[in-house]
This record gives sequence, structure tokens and C-alpha cells, in this order.
Amino acid sequence: MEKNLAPLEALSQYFRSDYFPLTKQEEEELARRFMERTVKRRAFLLQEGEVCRYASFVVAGCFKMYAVDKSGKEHNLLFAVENEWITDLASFYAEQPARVYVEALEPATVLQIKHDDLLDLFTHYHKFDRNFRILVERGYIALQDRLLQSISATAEERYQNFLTQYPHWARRLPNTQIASYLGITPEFLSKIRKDRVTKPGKA
Amino acid sequence: MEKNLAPLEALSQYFRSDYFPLTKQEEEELARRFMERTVKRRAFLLQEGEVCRYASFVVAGCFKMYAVDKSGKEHNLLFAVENEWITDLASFYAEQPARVYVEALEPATVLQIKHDDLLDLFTHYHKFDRNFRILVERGYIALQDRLLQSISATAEERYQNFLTQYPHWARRLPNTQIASYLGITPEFLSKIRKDRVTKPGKA
DNA sequence: CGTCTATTTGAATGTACTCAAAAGCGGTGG
DNA sequence: CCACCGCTTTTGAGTACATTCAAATAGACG
Repeated sequence: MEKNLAPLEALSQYFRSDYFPLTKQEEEELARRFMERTVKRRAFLLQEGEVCRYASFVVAGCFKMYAVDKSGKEHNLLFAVENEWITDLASFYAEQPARVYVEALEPATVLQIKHDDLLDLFTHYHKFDRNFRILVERGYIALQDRLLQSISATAEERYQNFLTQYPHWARRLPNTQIASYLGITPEFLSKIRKDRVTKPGKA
Repeated sequence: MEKNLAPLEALSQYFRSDYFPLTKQEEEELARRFMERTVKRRAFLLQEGEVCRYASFVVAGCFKMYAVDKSGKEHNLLFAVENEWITDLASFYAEQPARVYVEALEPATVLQIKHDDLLDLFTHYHKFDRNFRILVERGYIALQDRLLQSISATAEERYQNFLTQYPHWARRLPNTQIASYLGITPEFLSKIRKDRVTKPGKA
């Protein structure tokens, strides 16, 4: 059985492998400001109406971010598993009440940093400004791609693309959560899946 | 009649009013690297298959960014008017072929910077890393909001929200372009507009 | 096992699309 | 000043994609 990295080591490793790697000192400053937190399945990192006080990096487990519409239906905006971030940027930066929920779909561990501490890192350590710029750019690109599909593709196409683009999410999420992410009902996703078996892609 | 700002002055003004203002030296470095370009109505800043070589800041006029699906239909992802940016980040940063077009809807003037020159600015002048981080964060927030509407709101609600959120776009864009942005057909938008007059919002 | 949630099924319905065509609107040239 | 062109907007009939609601079935967990 694999030994898990210590949470803070996982975060340093994350920057090392995909961004401008941190110096020893930067890693120490990071460690000083991030706090570990474990949450149970169905616990919330954030609820509608609260201000999002922390940026959260997922070390273990799985989260969804969703909004609830006037008729009470949930709409998933984002999932996050190990080595992904989940933060309501709108609430976090403007320090305004969130319009979304962030909820654990599995028992989870996150590393969290307060707004002021993050701004502090940005101010004193150039590299964080840069790494977070890149991080958000990547998020923006993914989001734009998803928006394009949402306005141009059928439900079946969106499901196909989801399976190929996010297999690591698809494997561990219930279909009802995926349906909500795709903007369709669970019933309709079920029909799509049935049809895929009956009349396969190209055969 | 108002005197227009010189293009580069408009860009400095843009950072001054909404971001961390630039020093004289930073403004000079900016001026050194941005190039002015005027384009006619219907001219392209970017076409599918090309690599997006420039980040573009709109000084005058109006653009749309759109993707074309397999059946040849256009889907608008973004508009940009004065003091807004229009750049295919996915193509620009990865230096890969774009999947979108950027086309002038009116005669326009833009300021453009090359990929390498922008990275250079980031490297030598901390503030650009920061200002562009914030810039992209704001774009991300707007995009997430739009995605939420796309998966949760009806066409009529999306149109209403568009009118209230982006009046400066709504005023100068033809309905066919707005329909494409909302992910509906022009015909259906026309029906929505008719119904709005017949049975007004709350009366 | 019993409970809770996820998934599937079916019938009726609704929202938005397609296609075709007409009407409106602004510019341009004769 | 009028006629014509290109483009946008509107209208209508028929259709397709996806939803709603209700209920049956299947899985997972303690």
C-alpha cells in the first residue's frame, strides 16, 4: 500500500510538477499559512449566503460546487478531486455572500488559506502571483470550453465529451451528479446511456 | 465633441482606473511592446486553425469571438468593446491552433502584444503578473456566472439577464449576434421579444 | 435484512429548433 | 427621389430534444 504524502508536501509537489517550482523559503511561507481540514461526506466547505473565507486545495476526497435555482434544483458548476482547487472566486475576492455551495461527496482533506494570507503571499512572493495567474488562466480555458459545449452541443455529445475529457471525475461520480453538471436531468442521462449500449458510436 | 485618448493612453488609463496603476517606467515598457492596429468591419483578428499570436485590447469598435460547429453554425463566446480584451487564451498560451474566430463587428482599433513580449513584461515587471491575474480572475467569474445561467435558466431568463448585465453590449449588437451568444436561434429570440411586449414582466 | 439513494422506465408535456417565407430597414446608385 | 440590394427581424407550421411526474428496480451500506 502506497504511503500518502503529507498534505503540505502534496501542495508543494503540485506546484513543482505543473507550475514554477517553489524555493525552500516559499514552501515554508506556504506551510505557515495553509491549514489542514478534514470534512465528512456531505459536509459543506461553503454555503450560499456565507462569505467564502478560504481558498481550498483538495488533498484527498472529492467535492462539488453547485448553485440552487428558485425551484430548488441543484446545478453543478465544478467538481474537484485530489490536486484540484475549489473556491468561489466571486465571493472570495469581493468578500461578498456566495451564491453557491461547496459540499464533500466523499470524506475529504483540504488545505485552506485565508484571503488576507493569500494576498500577503502575492505581495511578498512574486511567484505566487504568477502561479495563480497561470492556474486561473487554465481554469478560464476549461470553463470557456465547457460553455461552448453547453451552447452548441446536444446532451449526448456533452456526455461523450465529459467521459473523454474528465475520466477521473466520471469514474468516481454518481450519474445524478454528472447529469447536473451537464445541465440535464438524471432520467434523460439514463436514456442516453441506454442508447449508447444499444446503438454504439460508429459500429 | 470629446477628444479621443491616444490608444496607448487609453490602455494606461484602463490599468489606472481598475487595477494596480502603472509607474511611468511600466507605462513606457507597455508602450514599447504594444502595437496599434486598425481593422475594417468583418475583418478577422484570428481565424480557426491559426495560432493566436497577440493579446488584444480594444480601443475602439467591437468584436465577437465565436466557434463554428460541424453543421456550420456559429456560436458566440464573447463580445468585446472599448476597454475590453479579446484573446483566445487557449491558443495564445499553448501556441496551438485556435478553434475560434475573432471578427470585427464594427470598424475597430486594437492594441496588440506578442506572446513573448507579454511574458517578458511578466518576468521583469511584477505588476503585470498581478494585474493580469486579477484580469483573468474577473473573466473567470463572469464566465462561471454565464455557465450557470446556461445550464439552469430558460432562454427568456438568459435574455433578461443579458439585457441587465451587459446593457453596453445589448445596445450596439444586432439580435442575431445576441441570440448566438445566448445559445438560441434568432427566430426564437424574436418570439421572446414579442412576448415581452405583449405580456410584460410583472404587470 | 431494511433503509437510503441511485438508476431505469414510460407517458404526457414543454421548450426550443428547423425550414420556408414574408416584411422591415438602411444604404447606394441611377 | 426611387429602386434595388443585402441583411436583420418576424411569422408560422411541423418537429425534435429534453423535461416532468410517477413508479418500479437495483445497489450499497450498516
